[in-house]
Amino acid sequence: MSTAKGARARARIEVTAAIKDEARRQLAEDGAAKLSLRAVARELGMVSSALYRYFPSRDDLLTALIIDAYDSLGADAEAAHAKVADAEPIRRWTTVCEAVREWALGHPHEYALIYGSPVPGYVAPATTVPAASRVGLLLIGIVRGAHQGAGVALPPLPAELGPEARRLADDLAPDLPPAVVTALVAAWAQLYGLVGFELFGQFNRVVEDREPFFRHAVAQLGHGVGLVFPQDTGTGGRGSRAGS
Amino acid sequence: MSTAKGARARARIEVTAAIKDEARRQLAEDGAAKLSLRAVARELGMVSSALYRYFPSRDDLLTALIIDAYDSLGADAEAAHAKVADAEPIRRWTTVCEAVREWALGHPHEYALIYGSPVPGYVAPATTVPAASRVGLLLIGIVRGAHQGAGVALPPLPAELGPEARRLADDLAPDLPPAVVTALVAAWAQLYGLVGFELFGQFNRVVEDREPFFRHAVAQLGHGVGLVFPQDTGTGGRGSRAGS
DNA sequence: TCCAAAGCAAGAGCAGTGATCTCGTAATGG
DNA sequence: CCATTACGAGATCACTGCTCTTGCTTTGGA
Repeated sequence: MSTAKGARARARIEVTAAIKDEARRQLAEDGAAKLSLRAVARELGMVSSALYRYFPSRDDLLTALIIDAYDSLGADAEAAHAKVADAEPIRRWTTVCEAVREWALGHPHEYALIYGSPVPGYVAPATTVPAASRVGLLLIGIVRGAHQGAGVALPPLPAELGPEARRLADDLAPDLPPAVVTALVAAWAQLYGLVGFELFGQFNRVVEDREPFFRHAVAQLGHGVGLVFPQDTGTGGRGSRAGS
Repeated sequence: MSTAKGARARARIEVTAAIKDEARRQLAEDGAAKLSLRAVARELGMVSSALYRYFPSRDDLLTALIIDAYDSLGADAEAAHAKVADAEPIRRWTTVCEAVREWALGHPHEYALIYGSPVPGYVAPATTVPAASRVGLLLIGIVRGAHQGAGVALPPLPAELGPEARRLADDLAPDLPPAVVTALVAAWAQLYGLVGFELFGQFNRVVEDREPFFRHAVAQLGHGVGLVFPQDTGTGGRGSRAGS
């Protein structure tokens, strides 16, 4: 009674949290497709219709879980990055990439929820954008730090890509060269290609020892955005591509 | 009389095809999650239970659609490649990549079926492997052709990746250097990262002019596996060896 | 030619789903 | 103190995948 907001309001957020917890539990067990409002309600000792007082539809419950998943991934990535915040940019880059992979391996169904096939007819509301951006912002920050002083030259962009590259740079990191921002966006997508292929079974019976494979692949990705290993800096370029 | 197999067998394959066609139609409209056996049967003027004579379960119908999708994608990619079979390897590489993207944009739900989140509890039977491998084999062939004569040097692999790289090379292309095969597998996954991000909406409000962006990204991917432009047109050579 | 065996569609039925509506009860706050 | 509001229960609707039984039709061997 003495609580300012009243028992009702408190019960509401408690029940809301309980619903999300149970839904997340079922999600981790059977995946999003088998998430059942009735099963959640049953497990919580309520009747299915009562759930609609908290989430207007199954899709709204999914949206809540999506935001939580993005935030969980973002928090993990940020925490991993914080531990190596003073290291070389390439080290920070690979650390964040590996954190993404580890979170994905630990939360496969939640990963599928946010980076897998979208539910047909479902469009992610704008509410998800901030949470969804956290990893991307982290990567941008790393690359920005690396290019702060000595910029590493990237191959020139084809002319047809010029306008789009400038638009990307304007939107995401006006202080970085368009070629770098373009490479960064591509690397961002490619990172999730690597993670997704491993998680969704495309690497089964193909790649066995996945950790070093992933580590090397994301290091190459880092090179593609201009990050270099400290010992690699000999010639000022990255160690060689098409080799001569 | 003339029909050796009898009317019954013929009717069976006809009905089977009709079911798959209608299922594919519904797939393209509402996505895999909303594919309903009853709706397919209704549309075909039969009763739902009759469908089980042709596909023992909904998942088996999905499996059939998955194999068809892999084959459709593979056929498109192979056809696109055949048109430039005599061109430079890098040109063939980007052509195949663009064919993959175009097929995906044209068949978003089928793409989601084969490269999106797997259906929980559903494991793709080994039957899908040959169809699923077609694009990969195409890419391997292109890289093999490019390395036939003059091998292009890639950066050395880290020691920890050595065994896995050798295993990959043994399994996929024993005639290619392990570093190349490793880069190829990574590029393969990364290609689908690019396509998936565009298709699943991750590029919305980020990348606007996606075709040149994609073209450039897969060209870079090609460089990563050792393919080079004969001589760069227009804006002058890629600055790779320049690097300064 | 005949007839048992097999293939097949229909229909009823089961257990489950998301969603909606009504109705009595309990907390809330002016 | 009492009208308003929030809430949970229950019934109900239109669906879903799937199973089983019941007849009809085609098939292929004797």
